[in-house]
Amino acid sequence: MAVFSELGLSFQQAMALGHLDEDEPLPMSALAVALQCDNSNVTGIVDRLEAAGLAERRAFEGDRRVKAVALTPLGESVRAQVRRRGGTPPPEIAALSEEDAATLRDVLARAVGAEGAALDG
Amino acid sequence: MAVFSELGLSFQQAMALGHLDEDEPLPMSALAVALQCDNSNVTGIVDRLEAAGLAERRAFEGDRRVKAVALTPLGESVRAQVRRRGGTPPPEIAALSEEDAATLRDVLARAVGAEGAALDG
DNA sequence: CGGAATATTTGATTGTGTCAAATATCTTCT
DNA sequence: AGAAGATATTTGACACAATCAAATATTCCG
Repeated sequence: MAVFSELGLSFQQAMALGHLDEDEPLPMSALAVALQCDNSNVTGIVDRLEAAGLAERRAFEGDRRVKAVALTPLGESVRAQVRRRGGTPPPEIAALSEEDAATLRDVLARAVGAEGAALDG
Repeated sequence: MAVFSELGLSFQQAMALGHLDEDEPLPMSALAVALQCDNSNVTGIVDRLEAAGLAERRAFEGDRRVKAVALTPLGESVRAQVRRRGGTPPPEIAALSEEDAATLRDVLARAVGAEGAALDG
């Protein structure tokens, strides 16, 4: 999480970034579902991403009520950094033997499935 | 975490409660260390616990600069509830087989040691 | 005594959470 | 078509917690 703030991002902003893309605008409400938070919350998060020049609101074809969010080129590059640097697990976990790590992945995969792939998508 | 809010507590308030006691007042700064947050932050957290009648500031013998926090009887009883109900793991974890659960405990114990005992203290 | 260190509080600012209400647009029904 | 209801987003008010700098009170050292 300290990794994110080095990039000037809050945790939620980094999570949002992880769900966004330059070419596939995502509706605000879809982002709210992804982030598991209130719609009115996404408004603020996207406001800040937009103010930072990382994302932009676009019109959504077919329904003028919805606004879709897409990354700017700058946003894409920051997202790449987040993925690169944010992929480092905390030291306690990183210190596990490869065998323990495999076991942990295994058990957690059984518990929560493939949902941990949010930032890898 | 929803468990806490049923009891009218925020996450940090519940954590603080877990480190406090009726008979052993804990200095504010010690609580800050335990919660891994800034001293000035503890002020607010304890303010709210105090406003809720769960804790109280006491003088600290031997150093009039420090204020120590102790639970009220009400605070003790709420802490007991937190421990009882907060002990329930999220459903994904609870659904693991006893074997998987044991493996998970094992690997995590190797990773983070006995630090998870904060609420059990 | 005087000055440095320490414990706590205060104040300003930020980000996020909740909830209710406002607005704009879509859909459906008659 | 027109009215009624559903849906998407925003706004506003409020609460909580995080950071940081500055203020205050007390202790400790020389």
